[in-house]
Amino acid sequence: MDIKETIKIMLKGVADHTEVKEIEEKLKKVEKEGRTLKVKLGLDPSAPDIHLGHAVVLRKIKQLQDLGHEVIIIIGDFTGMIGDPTGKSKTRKPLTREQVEENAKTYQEQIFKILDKNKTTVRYNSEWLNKMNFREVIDLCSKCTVARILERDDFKNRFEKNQAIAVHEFFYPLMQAYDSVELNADLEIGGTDQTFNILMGRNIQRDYGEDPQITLFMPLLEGLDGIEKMSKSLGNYIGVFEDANTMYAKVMKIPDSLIIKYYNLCTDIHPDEVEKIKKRLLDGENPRNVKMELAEEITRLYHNEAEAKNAKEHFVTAFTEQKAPEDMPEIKYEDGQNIIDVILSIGKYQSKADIKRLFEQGGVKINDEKVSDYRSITNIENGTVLQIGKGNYYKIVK
RNA sequence: GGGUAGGUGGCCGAGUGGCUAAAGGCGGCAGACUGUAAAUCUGUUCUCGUAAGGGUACGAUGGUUCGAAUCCAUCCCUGCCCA
Repeated sequence: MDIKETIKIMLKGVADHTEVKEIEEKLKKVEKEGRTLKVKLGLDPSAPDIHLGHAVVLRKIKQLQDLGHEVIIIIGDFTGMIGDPTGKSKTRKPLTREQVEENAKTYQEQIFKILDKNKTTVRYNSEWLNKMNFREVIDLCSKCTVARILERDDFKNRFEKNQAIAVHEFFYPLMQAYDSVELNADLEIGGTDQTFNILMGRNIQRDYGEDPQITLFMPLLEGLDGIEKMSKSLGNYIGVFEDANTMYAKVMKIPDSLIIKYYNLCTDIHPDEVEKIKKRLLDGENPRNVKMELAEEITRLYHNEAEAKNAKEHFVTAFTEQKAPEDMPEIKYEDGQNIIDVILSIGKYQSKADIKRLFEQGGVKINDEKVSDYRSITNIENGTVLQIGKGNYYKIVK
């Protein structure tokens, strides 16, 4: 494959990267050696639900894979037990062995929703990190100064704010860097939040006599709130495993200002097409329409054409027209059962008090009628439509 | 090791014996308005209970007291200064 073309595809949508000249050299070198790039992606198995934020990097990996390069996924099972301090204002709780293993397993299943399983190698970094003896650890530590580690934003902030940093947290970047040494990686990819860790890989590789990896940094994707990075713990995420209706509705919740960014990072729409869409927005088209197309496109990527169409219809009915859609989740009801218990069984609501509040505040409709006194509900007929909050419809089944 | 300041609900932060399930803010949820969103306004925000009321909860464990987030003791954890 032509090097220029490779670089063009490689750099599409990235936030930052190694100088093009160095990338060129790396590609030439690899070609000369008669092989392809060894692409490394490290994943921290602390959040076993892959969402569109993770998918940004995975999509880029997929593109490289399609160009024929070798992809190695590192499951950070060892590092996961320490907890990446990235973006954290506090020392993270380490995961237990069991949690890490469980998460790692789920992770793998999810990754292959995007990546090509046959062209991907999966490794666990405990493979080598577990075996290191203290001498080797000391050796690794000697390659990096405290000042360098403290350069890192999160450490610096915490240090300046007089917040605790435990020594073991310093090891995280070093361990991630050592992964690159172990693999002799040619390219590491990650979000911009991984800048420090990934660049550390270059330094450490050099110290261990390897040719430093080139780097690609993908922009971070803001979540539904439009401000914070998409993350499971903040609850502002769109999971790739969510059902089509939920996915569609969630995309519709993103702020208008993120529409183009989502087109760029979450879809495979050609940049020229994205430009056209941008123009439509500038020309004053209702962002809702554009967002609906976006929602359909994203839903299609993770489900299929038909499901995406259905999701759209579902959305129009449930939200725009405020009517009960055709396909509602069913909930079982037995005569005499308390409605609160029934709703609690959906699992979406916190507690009974929480549900009672919803009733009291007029958030619950039964057959399109607001019911504020849940005690008045004595008998529920088969097929009754229950609406809780905006757009959440359920069908009562006996 | 010595000194000193701290540890409060998802987060920040007030509270120094009863009026405290704990001010205020953020965030979340619901309602109005909308375009689905934002902005704005209103309500709400530990849990069990129809309610009355109960159960948990202010780092941990004991204690003082009719009564403790608040006082005492011991311990754990964190910041800062000194060594």
